[in-house]
Amino acid sequence: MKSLAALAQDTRLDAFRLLVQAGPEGLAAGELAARLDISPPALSFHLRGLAHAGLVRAQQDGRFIYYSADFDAMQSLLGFLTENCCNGAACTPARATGRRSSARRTS
Amino acid sequence: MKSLAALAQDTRLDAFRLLVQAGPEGLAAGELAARLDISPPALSFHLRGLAHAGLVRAQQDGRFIYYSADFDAMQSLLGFLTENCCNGAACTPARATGRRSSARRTS
DNA sequence: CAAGTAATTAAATGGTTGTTTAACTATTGA
DNA sequence: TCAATAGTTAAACAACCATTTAATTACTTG
Repeated sequence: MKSLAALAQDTRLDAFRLLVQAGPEGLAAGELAARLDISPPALSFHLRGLAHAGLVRAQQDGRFIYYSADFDAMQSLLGFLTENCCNGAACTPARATGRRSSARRTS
Repeated sequence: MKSLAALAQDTRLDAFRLLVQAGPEGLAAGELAARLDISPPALSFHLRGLAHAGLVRAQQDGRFIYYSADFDAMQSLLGFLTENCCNGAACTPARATGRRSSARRTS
């Protein structure tokens, strides 16, 4: 799951959250950099990561480049986590199997 | 969100998934290492990361140490992602604001 | 076309992460 | 108590990641 790794970094997570808030219109790179208070190259670096993970899309408008969140990708990440890390919808512990051998030490 | 970073690594994600499958009983470290096919020190390293993120708990039983997934922590991670990266429950794009200035170039 | 703006790419660098090998601690059982 | 087993901790090292500065591309407007 590439998208998981992409979001596991403060700057990228913050950037993505701003894009989510911005909706389908997205935000120009410069605007994002300003809001995140990071340099343009640093932002480019992180946006590249997000784009590579399929979490954001870029659309050029004149000399601006608008980035927007890909909600489908996010939803599929959420789906993956729910299924694989939560035993399905409700994040329930799997049924107990009743194993466990010897002298239990309740330290 | 420490747990996000903790899961953003293949070995740790795999380990966590095995623990989720194992349910509340958990798995002994050695068993985990065997299933993941990694060395004990490598596993220790990653379990330490997961534990530090609150995603797993350890319980000693004789000379075995059983690790189990913390489902509450996972659920709260899921909650965070849903709220912050998806505009709430349904992962819907935010309402369009109808901005956008000049000559649209539909390249 | 020249100057200016928006953004990316390139190169260098410091910091973090993951893996390995070796040494260590703790528990069990002969 | 000694040997064996389960696991962690420590130290060394390679690989990767994020930030910076400088250079470059692309678009717009005078």
